[in-house]
Amino acid sequence: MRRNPEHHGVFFPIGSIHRFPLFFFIILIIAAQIKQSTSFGHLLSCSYRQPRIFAKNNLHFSFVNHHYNTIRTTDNITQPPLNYKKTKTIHKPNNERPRITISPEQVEEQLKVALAALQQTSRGEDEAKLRPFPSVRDCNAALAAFGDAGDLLRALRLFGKMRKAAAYGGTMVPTPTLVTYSTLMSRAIKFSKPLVALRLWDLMIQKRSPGAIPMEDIDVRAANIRMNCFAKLADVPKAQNLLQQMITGDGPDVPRLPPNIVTYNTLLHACQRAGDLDAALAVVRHMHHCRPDTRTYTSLMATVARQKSASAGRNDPSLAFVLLDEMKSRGIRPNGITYSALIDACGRCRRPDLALRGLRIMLMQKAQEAESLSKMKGNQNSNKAIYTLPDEVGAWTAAINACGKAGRIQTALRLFRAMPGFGVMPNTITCGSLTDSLLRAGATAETLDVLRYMKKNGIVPSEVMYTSLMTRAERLAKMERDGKSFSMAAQAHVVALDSQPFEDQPIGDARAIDVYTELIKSLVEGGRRSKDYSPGNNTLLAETTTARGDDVLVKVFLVFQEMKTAGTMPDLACYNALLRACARAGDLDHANDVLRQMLAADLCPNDTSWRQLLQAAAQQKNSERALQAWKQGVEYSKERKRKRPFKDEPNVLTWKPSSSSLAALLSALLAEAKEPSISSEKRIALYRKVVELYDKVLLGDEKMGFDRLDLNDVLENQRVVILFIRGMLGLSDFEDDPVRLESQRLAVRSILELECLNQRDETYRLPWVVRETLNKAVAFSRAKAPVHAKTKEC
DNA sequence: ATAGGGTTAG
Repeated sequence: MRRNPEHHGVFFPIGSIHRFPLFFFIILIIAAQIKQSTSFGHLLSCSYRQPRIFAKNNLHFSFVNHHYNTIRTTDNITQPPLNYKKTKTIHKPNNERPRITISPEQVEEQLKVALAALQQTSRGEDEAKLRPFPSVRDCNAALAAFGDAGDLLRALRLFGKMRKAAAYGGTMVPTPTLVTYSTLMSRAIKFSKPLVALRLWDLMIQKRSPGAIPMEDIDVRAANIRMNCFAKLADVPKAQNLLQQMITGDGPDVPRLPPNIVTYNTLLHACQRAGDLDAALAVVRHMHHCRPDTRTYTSLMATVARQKSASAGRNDPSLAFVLLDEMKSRGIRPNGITYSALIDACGRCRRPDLALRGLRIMLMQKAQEAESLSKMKGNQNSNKAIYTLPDEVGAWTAAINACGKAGRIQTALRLFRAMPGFGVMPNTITCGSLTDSLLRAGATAETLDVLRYMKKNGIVPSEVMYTSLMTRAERLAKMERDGKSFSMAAQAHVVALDSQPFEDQPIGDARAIDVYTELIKSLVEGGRRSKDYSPGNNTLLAETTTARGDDVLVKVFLVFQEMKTAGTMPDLACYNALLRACARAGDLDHANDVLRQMLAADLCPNDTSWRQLLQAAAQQKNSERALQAWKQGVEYSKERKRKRPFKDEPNVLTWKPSSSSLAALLSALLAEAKEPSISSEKRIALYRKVVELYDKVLLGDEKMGFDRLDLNDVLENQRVVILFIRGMLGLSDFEDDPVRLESQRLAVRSILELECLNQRDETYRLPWVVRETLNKAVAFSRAKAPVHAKTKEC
């Protein structure tokens, strides 16, 4: 696709993209960036504990390497072949008559009719009514088609009919085959429903179920699909167990199936999802007969530095660079995704300098390959297209993200503007990552630029971006309230450029993006010129201006509304962002409304969702509704349990409240208790409730769902513990009974001994309020006489 | 042309 040269005026001010000097110029820029960084030398001097994890395998693979097709460049560096495209077995156009294609819908209809007819005849009706069934192949193709379209339910319904038909038996019936199950399971995984895939597996091997597959018929591909389920679930033990079963053949799930490179790569993917580098390295050590490929190394690199704590090398991306060198030396060619994983590992370690180093290495590889390619082609210089690696955009995106999230937004922007000059166009993720970084840094003018770029290039914002916009919108408003205002001059400039009429633009996504533009603009200007929209331009905005102009919540809802209008399905994170906005505003009614919408959309609220409800109540200082929300959360899961059998329930079937959620509940109670307007009876009742909850938490009270709390987690949560202490201290002020007072004293004393209150950390000082509470608590716990006098003394 | 694996934004 050709790009409009006009764009360069806004986004690529450096110049025309096809000129070679630009290429050079960018390299210089990036080189300068890297040189600037003081910590650059660190990597070279640093060697990882296991610098050559493949050492054992190298001996073996030297034979393989011998046959590996390589190109020698002038630099005497071994290069992999440039024609990287998978050599696929090409089916020669056979002489047989072409099969008549039948659409998935037709298959569906034909199967329905044939099944109905079969059911009728089996009840003793006329056999002449029988209709022909579609072939298994056609059914499988239809399943694949529905699955690819994301309509899993439709595919599953079709599959159900196949099973029903199979129950009647007969040769003309499309009985599910291994391919049927494989097709369905792969589609379920593709749409992140690994649990559905696993249930299909159970159905597949269930004896006496119609269309079951005998265990010995299961092949490596099917086993790999099962492995992929565990990968998506980040379940390393189960994945390892499956591998073991495949090797030994004595397990309950699969027959003996020699694992292949796909099996190992999928297992490595499981390790990546779990962030378990040690497990990943162990897998590689046990890959005997399989030569690792690009994907092997890519997964490994993506596992580096995923966990924040634990053993050595965890916060250090150097292993990823070691792996890169190693794969190159073995003639395995890194691609854009490999570099993306490498660069992202640097980003995770907060090392934008190393991320840029990774990008530069990629550019060097690119230049080398381009050169050898042009030499191969000889003097055919007509090819104007810029040479790129496959999937290069991911590497740029990761680099932009690494810089942006580290606060180096100027560098991030420079990379963004430079990429087209390297023949790589930004995508939704590139733009979404960048705008999130920009908004985080308060750079609204630049954000608008990116939004305009997206509009011009037809890049549709994803649900991730909407969530980011909603989340950041609040932060921007907060910054505005705090007086950390943005450069209004810059704003005026951009806004002037952008004020084109809507009328002559196509309706659809392009129009939607204008609203976001206006939205951000209105956020920045919010409060100052609150009712300055011209109603003719946009009815949606005009309607909402009847609300208070500086109402952040309205704006967040507006983004949400716009997202739905644009046809993007909000996901759990979107709803949670919305709930968060409600919580901040203390708008419990809207929060409940959002919750209803979530449930209507068949999304399962998670801990964050429930916590937002609690926090909304806390913000309102409304203990009643906080307790009500808690109970609602605890009881919700019960309804969920017996729902449709083929819906993939999210990871949590029941709400497992986190300690932070408990903190939200407690702070709602204590917030109301502190209200001066309430009666002292009410106050006592509230403090008593907190103390009562403490006991119930310790006992794991089932009615409150406290049995699902992780007690260790609760007692390690400083905030929770402090809140409990506050409740006890509050109650002690009203307590006259010496026996009960003494037991409270005991409780406070035992809490004070908890580790989370006794950390001797020089770098972290407790907030003043916390220290004050602690001082009071210490005084109370030591006091023998009535507390009132003592505390007032202090 | 009916089935398998890698990366990046909230």
